[in-house]
Amino acid sequence: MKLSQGVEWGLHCTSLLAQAPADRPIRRDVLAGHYGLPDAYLAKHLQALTRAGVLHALPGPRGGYRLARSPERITVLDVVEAIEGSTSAFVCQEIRQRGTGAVSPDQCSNPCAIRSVMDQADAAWRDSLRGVTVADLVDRLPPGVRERNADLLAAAGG
Amino acid sequence: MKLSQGVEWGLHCTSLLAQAPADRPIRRDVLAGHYGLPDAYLAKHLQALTRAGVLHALPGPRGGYRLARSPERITVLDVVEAIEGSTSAFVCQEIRQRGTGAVSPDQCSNPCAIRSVMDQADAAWRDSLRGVTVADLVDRLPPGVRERNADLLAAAGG
DNA sequence: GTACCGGTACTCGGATATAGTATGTCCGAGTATGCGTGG
DNA sequence: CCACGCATACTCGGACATACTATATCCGAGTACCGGTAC
Repeated sequence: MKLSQGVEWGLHCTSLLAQAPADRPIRRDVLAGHYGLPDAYLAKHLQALTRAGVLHALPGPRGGYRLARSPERITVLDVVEAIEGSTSAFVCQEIRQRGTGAVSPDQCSNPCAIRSVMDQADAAWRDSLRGVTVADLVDRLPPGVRERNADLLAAAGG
Repeated sequence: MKLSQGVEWGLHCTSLLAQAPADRPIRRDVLAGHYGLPDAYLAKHLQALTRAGVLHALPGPRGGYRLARSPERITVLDVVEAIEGSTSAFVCQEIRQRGTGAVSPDQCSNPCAIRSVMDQADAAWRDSLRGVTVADLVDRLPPGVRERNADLLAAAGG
């Protein structure tokens, strides 16, 4: 049930990348150092974000990561699903069709009520995350932080 | 991120208990047999439900499990939280206060935007589950199933 | 002076160990029953 | 005949192995840059 910590890492790194000039890739070790994270492991999650089309990775000198599109068009859900996967948290194993109380398959054309309820809750969760963008996250930063981050990124990229 | 399969087991067993006479405890092996589950492991989850006050366990001969209160007063969320725990799926590790980009603690009196968003989504998920009761689940069973279950439970208890 | 070419240093990407949690199983603690016994 | 006490069988509860996934790390593939060289 617990979400991977990579979700938090991914959201922070994505919103940090949104605070850098769009044409300036940020190296992975800069991102890791900014938040005190192990960059070798951070690589795995950034890689997932890249595969999902949220980030764009640029190899070689002057390489690094940048957002694949504008922060207004990246939702929190995009980041979460890139790292955690888009499959529902609840997986129905159809135990109603097993054991002595097994229900005949032709009575199971509709998904069972339990599955429906869990799927509906899952949809509510995803809808909530879909309603917030990375740009919103940046807007909600305490005053002064955005400017300081821009300076730090510029210094690191120097 | 994936929910334990025990959630499905717990919900099915709880709704099945709601279909039995309230004064008739159902043995664990009957529940396990009804759904084809390993009763030794099912014990663990039923135990969690008992500790959470959803079920009531009765030891000794003629013992078993029964609902601790009427099905109308048991929400799906009660069952889920009993098994999965009531802690939020997202745990904020406050990485914004670590690394070279560390934000000063006095600027962190408010929870960070990321945490707020995740907590809000979690609340939406829980609200959705809180809105459905075990009685609702029983009502949504296919026609005939409820009667058949009652018969099976009566035969097993006999 | 300019264009081409090769070496080099730097970046990310995937394959590889380790730890923590979910899964699965077992035996012991506790209780109502049923029988035997005494009044 | 009735009440009491005890042995018994049956139930759940918590301690003990195992499997899988999340965590953490390393080295190799690929790319842009920079200098040297030929024209």
